[in-house]
Amino acid sequence: MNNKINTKENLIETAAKLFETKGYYGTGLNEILAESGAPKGSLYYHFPKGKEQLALEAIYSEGKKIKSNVQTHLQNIEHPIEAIVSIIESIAAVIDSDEKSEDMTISLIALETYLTSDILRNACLEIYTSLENLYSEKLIKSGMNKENAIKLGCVISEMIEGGIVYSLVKKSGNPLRLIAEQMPKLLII
Amino acid sequence: MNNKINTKENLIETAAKLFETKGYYGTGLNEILAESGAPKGSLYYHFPKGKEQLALEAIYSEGKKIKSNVQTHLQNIEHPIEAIVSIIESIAAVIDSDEKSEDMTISLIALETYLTSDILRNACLEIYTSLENLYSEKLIKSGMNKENAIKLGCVISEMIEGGIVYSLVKKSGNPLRLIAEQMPKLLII
DNA sequence: GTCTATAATGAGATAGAC
DNA sequence: GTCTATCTCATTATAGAC
Repeated sequence: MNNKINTKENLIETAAKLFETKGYYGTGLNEILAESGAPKGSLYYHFPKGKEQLALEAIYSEGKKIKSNVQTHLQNIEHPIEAIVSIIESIAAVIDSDEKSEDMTISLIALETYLTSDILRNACLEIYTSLENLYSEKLIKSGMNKENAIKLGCVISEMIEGGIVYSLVKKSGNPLRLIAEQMPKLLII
Repeated sequence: MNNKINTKENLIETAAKLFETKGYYGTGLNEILAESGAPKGSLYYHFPKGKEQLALEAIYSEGKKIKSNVQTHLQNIEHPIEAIVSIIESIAAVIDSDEKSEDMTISLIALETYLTSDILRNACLEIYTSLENLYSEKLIKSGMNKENAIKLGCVISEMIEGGIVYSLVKKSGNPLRLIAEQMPKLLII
């Protein structure tokens, strides 16, 4: 892989993974340094403003991956319902597997910071909005009227987010699959 | 109010509020002690096992309040869709107000602890399951077949949870209201 | 760009007096 | 049941050498 090529990227990737799974307040900088294998002196060189700055870049990095996954499915599958169902199934499959559940959600860090850091809250908000837009655009392309598509883009994002929370806590992809099952009722064009 | 009547209850209530809004790892025991006004020496007397034990009781306390709010609406409003919409509206209204958004969700602490504490994860899971059951039972009473009702009970809970996350991050009850708007499409009996 | 050392603070937790 | 004092540890962050 592209390991060690870039210390800064390396730190961001590791931080993103840890913040996503263990939380912003639940993850220490030492832990990030240790797990990334990045040189110990380098953190405050690359991120002079400290933890919050690192988290900001980590959130954007996570957001990119999440958006990219959604985008891929929406592009490859023509029918919007099928595409959305396949997105949900791909997330459910990760949760059912033994892998660490990464690149799925920023909700933990969003909930942790929405009251304590406007910088991080806004970063999360931006990602949520992007996701909504991806869904809305797909629906519009499929012939749905704009007003409805915008509303449903938001609703779909919210449902998937709620489904992820339930699936993680229940350690099963099934709560997400129940969400997928309801999509046809919702997306009547 | 019933202030100071019971130090232990007082600690649990304050902890519940802080854990819910600032998170388990984001809230220190000192902060709980200070805000509760409880005697400083009393924490480890009432909760010998420390923070996790306090959190466990705080989660159950929060869960009781959340369930009670849902139950009240479901009992007072006969039509299931109207009842669920009014639950969602009540949450949206709190988020739109200037009050601290309490007694709405345990998702933050659920996401923080699902990997690090099976005790707390199970407590959250229990609350989620109770909420699902409340919705399912209402749907069954309204004539829906059992299988569908069970599935939709879960889906409704998930949707509301996702809606709360979005509404908190966006500092607006509207994402939740979009969820409410879709309920009629979903709950066809 | 990276290293080591360390400051400064706050965390969770414990012991023993009262 | 509560108080005070304290322990230990981890945290974020900084300073200065290389």
